[in-house]
Amino acid sequence: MKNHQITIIDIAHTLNLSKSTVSRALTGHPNVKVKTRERVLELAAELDYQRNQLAISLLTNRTQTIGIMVPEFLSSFFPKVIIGAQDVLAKAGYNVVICHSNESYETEIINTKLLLASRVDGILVSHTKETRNFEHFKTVDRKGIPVVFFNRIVDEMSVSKVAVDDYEGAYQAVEHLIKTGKRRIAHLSGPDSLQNSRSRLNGYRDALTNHQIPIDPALIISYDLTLDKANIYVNHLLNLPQPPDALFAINDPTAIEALKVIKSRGLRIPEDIAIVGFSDDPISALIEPGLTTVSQPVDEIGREAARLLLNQLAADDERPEPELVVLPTRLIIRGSTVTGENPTGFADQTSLPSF
Amino acid sequence: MKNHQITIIDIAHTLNLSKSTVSRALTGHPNVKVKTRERVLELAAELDYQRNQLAISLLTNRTQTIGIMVPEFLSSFFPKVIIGAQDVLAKAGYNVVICHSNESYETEIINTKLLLASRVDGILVSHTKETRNFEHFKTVDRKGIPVVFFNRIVDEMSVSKVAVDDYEGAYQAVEHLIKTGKRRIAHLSGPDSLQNSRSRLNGYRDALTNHQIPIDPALIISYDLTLDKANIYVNHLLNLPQPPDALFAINDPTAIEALKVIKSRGLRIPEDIAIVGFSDDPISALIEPGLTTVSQPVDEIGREAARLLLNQLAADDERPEPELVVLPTRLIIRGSTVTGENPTGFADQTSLPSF
DNA sequence: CATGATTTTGGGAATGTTCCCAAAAATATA
DNA sequence: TATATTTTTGGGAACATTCCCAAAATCATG
Repeated sequence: MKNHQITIIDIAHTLNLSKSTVSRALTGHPNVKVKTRERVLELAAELDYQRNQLAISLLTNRTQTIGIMVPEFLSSFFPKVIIGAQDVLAKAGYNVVICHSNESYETEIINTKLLLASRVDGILVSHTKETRNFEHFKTVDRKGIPVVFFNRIVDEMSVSKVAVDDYEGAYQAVEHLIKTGKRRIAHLSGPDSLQNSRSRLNGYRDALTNHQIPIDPALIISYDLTLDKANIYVNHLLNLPQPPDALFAINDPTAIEALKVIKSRGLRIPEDIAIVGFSDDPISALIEPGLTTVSQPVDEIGREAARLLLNQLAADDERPEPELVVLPTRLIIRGSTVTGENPTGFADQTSLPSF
Repeated sequence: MKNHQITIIDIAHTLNLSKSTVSRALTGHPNVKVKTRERVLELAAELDYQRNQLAISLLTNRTQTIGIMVPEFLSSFFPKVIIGAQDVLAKAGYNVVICHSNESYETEIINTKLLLASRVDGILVSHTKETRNFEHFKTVDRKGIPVVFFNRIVDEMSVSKVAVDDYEGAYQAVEHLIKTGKRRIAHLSGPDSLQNSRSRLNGYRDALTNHQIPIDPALIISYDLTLDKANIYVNHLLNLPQPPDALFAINDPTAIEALKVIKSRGLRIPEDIAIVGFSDDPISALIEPGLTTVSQPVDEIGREAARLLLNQLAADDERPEPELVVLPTRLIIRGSTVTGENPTGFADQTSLPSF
């Protein structure tokens, strides 16, 4: 008696109807007498009846729920992606369950099983930096539940993916530094396990090579994206016998950490050392100097990933062809690489041409 | 046939057992022959069996899932709260579904129904700025599903709540401005619908009154928290015949927007006009000058809210007494109110005494 | 080798809903 | 009024699982 939720049968009993009729009335089935439907709807509203989605999902084997798993939650990137995806999915009648793996491989596996147990209809994933074995995602795929990767994508799985043109973004960033006269350009790279980290490194390399600048391995540091380590590595770079005159960082938080270190050592930005980040975090336009960065269409990444997932769900045939979407990046030039006009990022910088 | 998930019955058939025995083996019931249990577990692992949580939830009427609804997602505040809550809830064996109402009353109602339909065991809420009617939450409460409010709390409902001491935080912030010699202190306040907005306004008022500074209604502007409007109101304040010499903003994004406007008009901060925010957003330590702000224990708000919810869920008796937790705030002094040492926020400022 | 005790297994109900098919009621037609 | 047709309603099965109770199998004891 206590804590009993109103069911279709409760309504049926009080109205002297069968559960079938009540069900029909509530779902809008045509074969119900108008008067009956009214009585049912009225009582349902009065009792605050809420259909039990669990029972329906059990019956139909579809939960109308999508799981989104992200490795972290504190930078603005993933929340924005989630908002974009959620918007598209909600319009298609899907709910969203958000998991965060906290950059932990173990947690990622647990979350995957959880999503599987709660029978989500599909999963959007950006995997952790620790993930090198993708067996848990392959299991999901094998069960016929579509998986779409975004941002951090996986070469070895044949599923839909959304990425930005990391290579091109990095290439343009480094080329920009070269054109401002920099020659010893360091790269604070991400872990080798991340595909986008590798692509950005390749873009960095090729930009240098194509401009006849030798690659100095001492200037390339790959790290695990924890900011305290970034601090250490930046200091290390600055202490080199031949310190760099520019730094291309894997992402904006890293670049901002570098900027703090460099300022605290009394070096001038960009004269002594220029900095470029990646992602155009909102914070990057507010700090001083404004951070030059490679912006990516964050919201659109989420929307596109959701669309690809819906494509997989909508398809009638067994297993539709996976799609790969690569979105463009755009270099945003601010005071951390160029002096003069707009040294702070405070004024909005919508479309400065890369010179 | 296609897309069929492995069930307990599939396992039972292949092993010539009954579903009961398989169920017992999988759930760790003692009355199963060791050999049998081994056979079952082996086959389950081989087939990637995942228990169907839907069926269990339907049976037990408990989903082990908590819904968290927040009004927005882009500032760092709510993601941090969610992480805190999720940590506590996960350790207690609960899953988390995150909804964001996007500051829309309509969306909030839809989300509430959705959470009800998916039979969450409890709900953590920070309501939208539009919400003035709480009937949808009262319905949840009436159904015996515990609701806990955090950050934006509701006086008219007798449920557990977590807040910070908004009054005291605001009082200290304004008192700090007065002690630095400011006299015309403006307040860019939030909408009257939010309890914390009202408390901060009261703190502001009382601080002025207790220091024999008359309250000038022209210096108090209540707005809807959309940043473009903040821009307009700050300009309005600066254009007054007697412009303010300090500004206390309802939150850090508002304060930062104000800071941008003030800097772009060539005024000096804090000499011409000092600024104080609320929340200590990570960005506030990075901008120039660093933003003086009232910090709140964001992570702890989430953890505490989760704990209060677990208290409600754990209780055996009908309806345990609701609890109210008020967490302390702390004034963080940076360059936007004080010149001299540490004018930028770049160095970490852990415990500067308020003088 | 019976008999009783214990361990192990199987069968059915229950959870809340939808859908199909049949039954009943209402309506139309002769 | 009787029959045919349509509209409306009711009764089950199905979904995957757990739990209770009974049945079967195993074991121990005299």
